[in-house]
Amino acid sequence: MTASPRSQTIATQEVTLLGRFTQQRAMVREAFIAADEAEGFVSAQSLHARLLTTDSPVGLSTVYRTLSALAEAGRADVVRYGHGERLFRFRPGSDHRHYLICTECGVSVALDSVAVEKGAAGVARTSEFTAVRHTVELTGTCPDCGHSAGSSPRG
Amino acid sequence: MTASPRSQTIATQEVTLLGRFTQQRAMVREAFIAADEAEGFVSAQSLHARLLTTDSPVGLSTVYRTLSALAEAGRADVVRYGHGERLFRFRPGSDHRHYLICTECGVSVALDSVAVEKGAAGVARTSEFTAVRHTVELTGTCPDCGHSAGSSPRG
DNA sequence: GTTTTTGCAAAGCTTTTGCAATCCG
DNA sequence: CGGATTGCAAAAGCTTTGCAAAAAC
Repeated sequence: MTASPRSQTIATQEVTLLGRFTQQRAMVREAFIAADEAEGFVSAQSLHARLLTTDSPVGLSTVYRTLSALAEAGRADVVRYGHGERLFRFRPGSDHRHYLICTECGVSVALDSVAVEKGAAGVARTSEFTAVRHTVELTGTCPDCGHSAGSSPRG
Repeated sequence: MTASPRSQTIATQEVTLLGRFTQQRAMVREAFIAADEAEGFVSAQSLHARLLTTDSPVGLSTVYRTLSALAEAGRADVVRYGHGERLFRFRPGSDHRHYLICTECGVSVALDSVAVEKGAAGVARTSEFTAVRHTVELTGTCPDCGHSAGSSPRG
């Protein structure tokens, strides 16, 4: 979980987009990607808690600011969960913008989003709205939780 | 804005679904429908403020509880706005579940949602998720605000 | 008369902000 | 060094809850 020199170099490419390169942002980014691979979406709070267990704790404000900056820069997808909580997920490329989230265990599946995109585009055309941004929040029960309804809740 | 005997009778049909019929729920429902026709989505707070101007003020908690109950009963659509704020809109029938909201003035347009529904259905089939519920939040700039970018912000 | 509902106030939650100390370049 | 960034703590925002009083059935 510690930032190796190599990952720092890689991180510079992306983190610098947000401003200066700092150790904290590198840590947040690394934990963010690790969380992405492990469980998909994470909240700023849980990411902060995760970072507290490392040897380089990062402040909660910094986590919030970094995640928001990443989202604004298009490097993270955001989704709402529960009452006002925001969940973030790292976005490697420029694709993948919609997810399907299991209500039971919280696992998230990235969608090709072609159908969704088409729907939104059609909506924009019909309604004459411009600059249409869409946030599609799909929730359901994943195959595992659906077959045997006794799964571990999301972390 | 006062509940007439007639509207009380009508209201009973729906409000009773939430439990007992009370004057407060009738007031909330009436103001809710009035707001729906006037400006589309409303927040619990603004609805409460609106009710305070009448001769029958209703507590904020009651507004929240009534709106949540209506949403749970399927008589209201919910959408997120800004950071954690929930906006409600009365749903007369069982259709209309998606809206396009203008970022500038807050006006909302109900969508036929056919394309969106199809997209979600396809998503559910492909991913093998079950009980897929989707909340599509589409925002953009409405024709009026798009043509002349000087419109009154939402109330 | 019993049960639900109301309403006020306080707590809850996540997120944002202010400002001095710190770190990057 | 100069300016951006951090972090703590406090504030902000909307929403929920506890409990006595009131209302509905």
